[in-house]
Amino acid sequence: MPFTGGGSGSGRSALDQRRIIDAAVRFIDEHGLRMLTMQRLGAYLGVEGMALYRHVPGREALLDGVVESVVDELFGDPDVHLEAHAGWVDYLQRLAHGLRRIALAHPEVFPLVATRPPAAPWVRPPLRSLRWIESMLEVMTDAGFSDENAAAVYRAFSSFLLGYLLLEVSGRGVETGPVEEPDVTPMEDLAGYPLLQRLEPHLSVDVAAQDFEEALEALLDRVALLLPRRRRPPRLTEGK
Amino acid sequence: MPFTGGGSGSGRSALDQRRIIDAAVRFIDEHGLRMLTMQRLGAYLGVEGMALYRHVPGREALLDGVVESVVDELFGDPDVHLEAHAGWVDYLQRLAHGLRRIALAHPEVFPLVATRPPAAPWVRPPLRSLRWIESMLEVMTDAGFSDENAAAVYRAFSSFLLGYLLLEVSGRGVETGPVEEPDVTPMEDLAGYPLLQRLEPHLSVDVAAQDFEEALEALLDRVALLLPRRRRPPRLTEGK
DNA sequence: ACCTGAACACCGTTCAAGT
DNA sequence: ACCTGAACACCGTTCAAGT
Repeated sequence: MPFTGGGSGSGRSALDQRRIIDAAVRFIDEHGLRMLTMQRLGAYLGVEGMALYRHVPGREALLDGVVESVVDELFGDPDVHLEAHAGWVDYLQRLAHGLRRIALAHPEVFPLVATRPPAAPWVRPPLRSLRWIESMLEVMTDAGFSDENAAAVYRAFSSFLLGYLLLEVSGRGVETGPVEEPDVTPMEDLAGYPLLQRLEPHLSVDVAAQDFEEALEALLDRVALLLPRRRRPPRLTEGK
Repeated sequence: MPFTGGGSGSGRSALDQRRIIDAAVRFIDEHGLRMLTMQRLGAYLGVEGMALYRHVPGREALLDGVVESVVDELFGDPDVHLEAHAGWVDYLQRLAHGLRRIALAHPEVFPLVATRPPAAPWVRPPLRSLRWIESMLEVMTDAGFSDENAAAVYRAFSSFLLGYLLLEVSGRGVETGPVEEPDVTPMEDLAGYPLLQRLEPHLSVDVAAQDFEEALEALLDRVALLLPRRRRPPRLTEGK
């Protein structure tokens, strides 16, 4: 029975929605999304699997809860602390770095964030916490961005984070387990791509952190141009 | 039996890998990824489902084939025609527009492109056709970019396309079918987000095409700065 | 050579029954 | 009130059997 052992120190006490979602996040972190099954998650919690349906509408809703929960970690991150920001540039930088930390902390969960169907059908759903979006729109409009530009910034910023972090996170977790992830048989042959071979060291090198800083700064510069008739805000000293 | 009727004019003749992958792409376009099942795909091809295993290693490998096939549509697109490009800027613009057309033509397939596990473990796998990556690296190095910068451009460009197109494509296909997509019960309430409500018209407005042009141009400007000691290439006239 | 029937181990989900 | 056993309809996959 390889999927037991839910909480480190937590009591073996009653199930509820919070505990189930938290367990699902830890389960995915440990075993990967493809291993998450209602019955296995039940076993992980010391319970029989169908018991979960008493607290959660079903598997799809559970996954939505997982995404929401992980994205909402932002609001508990002391290095983010969005309420006490020093201007919109600082706010967006904290947000970006906080979300990057989350993506790196939950690399198996993050692709789920990108691909779940939308919660509110009319809001393009990238980094899906409505709380997160609301907070960002508030800061941007308070900073003087028009409603239209605030929405445009939201789209640009979240598509940047989505693409960048998805790219960075994929290809991690190579050593997830002993023989798990059963090595899908590829249908194509990898030979015959000389430049891929020659540039291999540059493609696999891990310059992700620096790439991220540079791309983020370029985006913020671009956003600043939307602000009506003000000098570009002074460049901040490097965030942590 | 709602999942029959494979090819418009194609003969009902022998199965092979190509025909199966093409059918899978069309099936996903029509019914969505979540409906794709070996047995339903079999029925779609007028065959019994287990028959597919004679030509395809399994479901996972089939999905890899679907991704590869869709991304490789680029090489058949006459508006792309990457072999006859006029410099790297033109090449990247054609590539970007071609990939956007593909994403919009196969909105149900595109998220798969973003989330399949890597083919070659050392190449960060965004827009996964190795043929595509090889071609791009060749153009960039021929244009004078160092190996290191060519790899950096590949990462920046593909993460841009990944994030942007994933965002644009999600939230399409609302009317996929009559009562399909059984309206997952959300666990949270949508009320209490005043700015989301106020900016709703700006968030749902479809300015995607123009956004895309602007973000692409900004990225290309940024890439041009990597090219050693040359003036920025002249701005091209608006691509189609 | 290629497809099918039957079978296996496993899914998500429901619900009457236990405690 | 909360969990379990049994059941249902459906998965992916294998393989001996049909044609």
